[in-house]
Amino acid sequence: MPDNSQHVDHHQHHQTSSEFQFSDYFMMQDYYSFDQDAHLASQNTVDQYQQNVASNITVESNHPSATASNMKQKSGITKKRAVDMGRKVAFRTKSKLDVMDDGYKWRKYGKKMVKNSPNPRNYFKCSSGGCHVKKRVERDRDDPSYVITTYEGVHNHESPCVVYHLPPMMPMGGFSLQESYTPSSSS
DNA sequence: CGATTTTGACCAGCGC
DNA sequence: GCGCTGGTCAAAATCG
Repeated sequence: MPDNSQHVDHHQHHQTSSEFQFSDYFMMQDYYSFDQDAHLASQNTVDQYQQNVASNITVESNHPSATASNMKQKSGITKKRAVDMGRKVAFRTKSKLDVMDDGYKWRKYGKKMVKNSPNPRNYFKCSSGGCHVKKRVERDRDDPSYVITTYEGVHNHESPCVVYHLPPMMPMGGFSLQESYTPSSSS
């Protein structure tokens, strides 16, 4: 809000949005806890743009075979729909800004104050049609310098700013990302 | 003018 | 059954 000069050229800096790439890998496991702890900044302060990322990543996903039975074992179990919420990705990033532009357009639809944190929690939704991805942004209550961004769902459309790889060149040499022998693939 | 943000109210699930 | 917390929606307000 302040005369931040310009929020323009958000991604124009095309800083290696490394953390975002992960998301693609996440939604395939049950529960991922990334503790890379990349506390490389410390003294850097640096520009708010160079916020360090990938400090802590937590991914929750519905088990492909376990159906329901979330982490809430207890005796009652179940309770929640077997497919309540599939992929849930939580990122812990160190940034002064509340939200970072990941290339998608988000529409804020709610703000709530959680008891465990003096900081409010923001709820975002993908403004793209057909894309019902939800994003939740909350500040760490212990380290206000950290923000916890939780993505829920998966984008079914490319980012509005498609400026990524996808070139016909794949210097992998050796392996192919796709299965060579796909038995009756789709069908 | 349209899209988006903002704030409050409403609702659902869980605990007791 | 009531209360609490968390999550979502909706109307109004604002920005571009």
